[in-house]
Amino acid sequence: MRGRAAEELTARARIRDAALREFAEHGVNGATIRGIARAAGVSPGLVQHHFGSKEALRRACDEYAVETLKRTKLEGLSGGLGSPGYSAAALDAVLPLQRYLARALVDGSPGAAELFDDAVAASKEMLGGDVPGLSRPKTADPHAYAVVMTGLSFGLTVIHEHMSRALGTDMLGAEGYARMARAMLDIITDDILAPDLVVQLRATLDRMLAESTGPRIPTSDAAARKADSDPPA
Amino acid sequence: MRGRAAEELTARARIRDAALREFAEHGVNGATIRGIARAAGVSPGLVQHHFGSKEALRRACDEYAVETLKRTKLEGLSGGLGSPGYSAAALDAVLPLQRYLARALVDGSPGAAELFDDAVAASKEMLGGDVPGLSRPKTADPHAYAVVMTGLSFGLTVIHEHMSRALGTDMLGAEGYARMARAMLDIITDDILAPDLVVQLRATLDRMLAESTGPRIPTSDAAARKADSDPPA
DNA sequence: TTGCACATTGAACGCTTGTATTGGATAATC
DNA sequence: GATTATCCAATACAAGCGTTCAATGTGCAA
Repeated sequence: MRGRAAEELTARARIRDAALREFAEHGVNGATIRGIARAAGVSPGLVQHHFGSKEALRRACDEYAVETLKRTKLEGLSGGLGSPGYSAAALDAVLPLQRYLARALVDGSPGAAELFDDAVAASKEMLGGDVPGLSRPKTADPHAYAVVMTGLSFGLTVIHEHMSRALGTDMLGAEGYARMARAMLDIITDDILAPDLVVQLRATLDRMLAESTGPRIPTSDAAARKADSDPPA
Repeated sequence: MRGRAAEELTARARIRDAALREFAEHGVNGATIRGIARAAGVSPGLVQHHFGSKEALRRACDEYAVETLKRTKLEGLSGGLGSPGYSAAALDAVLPLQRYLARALVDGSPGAAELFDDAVAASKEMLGGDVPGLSRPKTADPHAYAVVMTGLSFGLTVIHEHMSRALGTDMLGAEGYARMARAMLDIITDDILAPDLVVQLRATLDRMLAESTGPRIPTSDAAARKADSDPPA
């Protein structure tokens, strides 16, 4: 049962892998059981036999992707975009799952949403805690800070197709990933915005927030207090 | 023909608007002509009559969205996330289109890809030119810099559903948008990464790039030269 | 060998889809 | 006022979908 060669997997696993690929490429609605069966080299009936229904197959893919990604993230460094913890081997294993996740995030899968929320919580904890090399961000809205931080990372993955096209390299590969991470590092590190423009923008946004929300999400302290009162995990 | 009230549009426009909504919500494959017709309050046959086929309807939505978004972007400030040029009125008009675009980016529409590439070119031009308040970024790979910059913005829009859930506010609304933009501003402005960590990360990424690409995308100068040789528009 | 449980297949069914067609209502034109 | 064009609804139909099911192949215990 263990140590099988990559091409001698059980039919169930082959179907799951094919489904991950087909779901990632065509979306949940676009992928068909017949197409998945063809990609897995089995008959459509066998897919039904092993997973019962298309929705159950999707759930199985979801659970597998979530579990594997969580485990891989734990094994590597828990850092964000520029983490050196991605060994090439782990990257290969995770790659198809990330493609699937990218689609699932848009197609509305529960697993993808869970993964996103977990990442927000992890980001929040990391930003709030004392991580070496990371200073606590100065922000009036730590929650939004963590959400945006996570969203930036996930969002890039979701549009990896366009990123790859514009970059000329597959973003979900070692080279493209490194190139993107370095640019990301440049963006975070450099201060491209002039200080006076920053204060002007911030004033505009604060005014927008004051206008649209009334007392709900005030400009400075209350927002921070509210975010701090949220459960950190 | 002109000055019609919002609810007295021609049937063709009503169908198009409904299609934009349905495509945005269920994806291109998930949306059905019957569903679009129901949403527009017309018969399915009328959709066929006006647009010929589902694919043609999609193309019409694409063109309309691209043209309207381009025009709106031109009217407002050509800036990125924190631009104060988004008046509330323009925002309302653009909102459904952005939802559609978010889906179209993943479903693989030509218009969305065009919009993305245009944004990359615009970002590149802006970063390379002399925009007041914007300093030219210090990066070895200006092209990747512009691509990532654009991808960050587009990616956030694509996962707006998850952003809104995590934020507790609709991201594609005035309040959520402002809250997100402010957090984005905090992220770009603050230097959360310690300088020594930055150089370490950069060294790791440079090594990854040197390993994976060989002489194609070197660490420093050649990449910059290559990117500069690309057409700026 | 026999019996049995499981893996696997391929055909069939019901349903929804996109599309084509027919026909009627309404308004403009002569 | 008849005719024509345009707008619209309803129906019909072929294709593809997820799903079901009976039949066949396969490996293991008795």
